Amino acid sequence: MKPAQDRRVRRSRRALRQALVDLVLEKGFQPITVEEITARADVARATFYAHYRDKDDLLVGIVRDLAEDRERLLPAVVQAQTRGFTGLPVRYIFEHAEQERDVYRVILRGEGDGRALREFTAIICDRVEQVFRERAEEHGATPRVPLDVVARAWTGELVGVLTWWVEADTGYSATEITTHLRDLSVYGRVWASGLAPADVPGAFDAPTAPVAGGAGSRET
Amino acid sequence: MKPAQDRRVRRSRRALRQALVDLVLEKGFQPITVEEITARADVARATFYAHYRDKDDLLVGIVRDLAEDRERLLPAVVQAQTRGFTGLPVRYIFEHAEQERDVYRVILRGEGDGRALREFTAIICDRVEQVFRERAEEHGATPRVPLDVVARAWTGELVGVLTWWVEADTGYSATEITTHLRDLSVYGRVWASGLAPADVPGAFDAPTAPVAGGAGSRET
DNA sequence: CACGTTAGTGAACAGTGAGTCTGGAAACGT
DNA sequence: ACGTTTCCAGACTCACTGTTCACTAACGTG
Repeated sequence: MKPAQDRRVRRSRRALRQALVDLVLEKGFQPITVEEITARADVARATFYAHYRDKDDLLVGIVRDLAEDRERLLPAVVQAQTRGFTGLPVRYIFEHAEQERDVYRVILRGEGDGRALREFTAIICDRVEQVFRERAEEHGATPRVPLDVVARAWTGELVGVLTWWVEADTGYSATEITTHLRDLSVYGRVWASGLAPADVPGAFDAPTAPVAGGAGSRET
Repeated sequence: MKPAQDRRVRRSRRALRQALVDLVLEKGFQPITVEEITARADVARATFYAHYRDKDDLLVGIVRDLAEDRERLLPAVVQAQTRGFTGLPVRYIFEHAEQERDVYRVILRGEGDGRALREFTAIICDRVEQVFRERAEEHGATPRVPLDVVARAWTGELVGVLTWWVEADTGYSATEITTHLRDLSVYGRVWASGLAPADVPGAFDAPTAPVAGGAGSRET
């Protein structure tokens, strides 16, 4: 399903996808009918079924398109920038989300049956964990918190902030948000909120020992 | 809609909610019909519409029930435990999720039209931000990262990890997960993964500048 | 425990959207 | 200019939705 040489096919699919994105932003995914989509796309209803099984199938197609687009442009960006504080080009993701804001909104809202969002999250989480492992190995570091937990946490943070950022008018630029996330990553939430560890109940203990029972505690 | 004195009402609603949860875990939300729900609940179809507008309405009802339940039991827990490292009884949330695992799964999967999950997230996020503000004020601290960003990030982290935890068999207990999240909060992700700040591109600047001046902007 | 009230029942109803199928017209790549 | 592929318009079945109604059963209360 990649070449799609015929111009008519390209036209029809593009129109249908755009129509769905528009409609979702207008009224949410669920109440949309196939007929509405085809009407908006100016395409016969029978044509829809020639390309997609149903609404959800169309949505999944959109997610894949987006991921493809992101991956396609990525190598060039990675050349130009450093790989970033977690090894993922975080700022690039925010910039991409800025460009394709409508599509990101549709996905991050969890429209449809939720598959789209789950797939999106999974793509990010897998890469994050992989990068954390590589980097830990590279520096011979012993994780103090299991890396699967770290990866999930960081993915949740990224997706959560991204969702909020594309949805609300936060007033922060992509660069600002990225900087904040970097600070949170490196220095922790307590520092970020302006407190000292001693201000926080439960934080009196020295940092817990490394998971695998390695080196002792470090300065905070 | 809170007292529901009549026993018949309680019975019907409980049966319907339980039926929906079961069915969602079996086959996902979308393909479920109202008739299936009522059949499973052993209730007439007309009765369903006497209580709920549609499937989604029923799902939202479940979310509210859950939040109510959580809040109801909370005060007792707060007496017994410290308020936790972010002011929210994080461990209690994980314990509650352990008890009500099925319901948490249904919600966190983002089933339905997504309202359920959005509402769940919103409830948490509001409280988190409120707590952060209170605590900052209490200690006269100046946030180094805007508190709305911190709140979103922490909520995303919590919800992300919670989702993973109730879904997969992670092998971590509620207490362990809570400890890890505390460490991440207090000491940051870089420390948690066993690295030193100097190992991480973009983390060379000392963390000094408060929000107003913008933290040192560095490439990511 | 008998009362009036309220909820549940089962069946029927019209309406809507899903998904499939047709033959003929139009656009395509070569 | 040609054979092939896609698009179109409409018709059709079917399943599910959401509402209604008269009847019956269960309820809380005094």
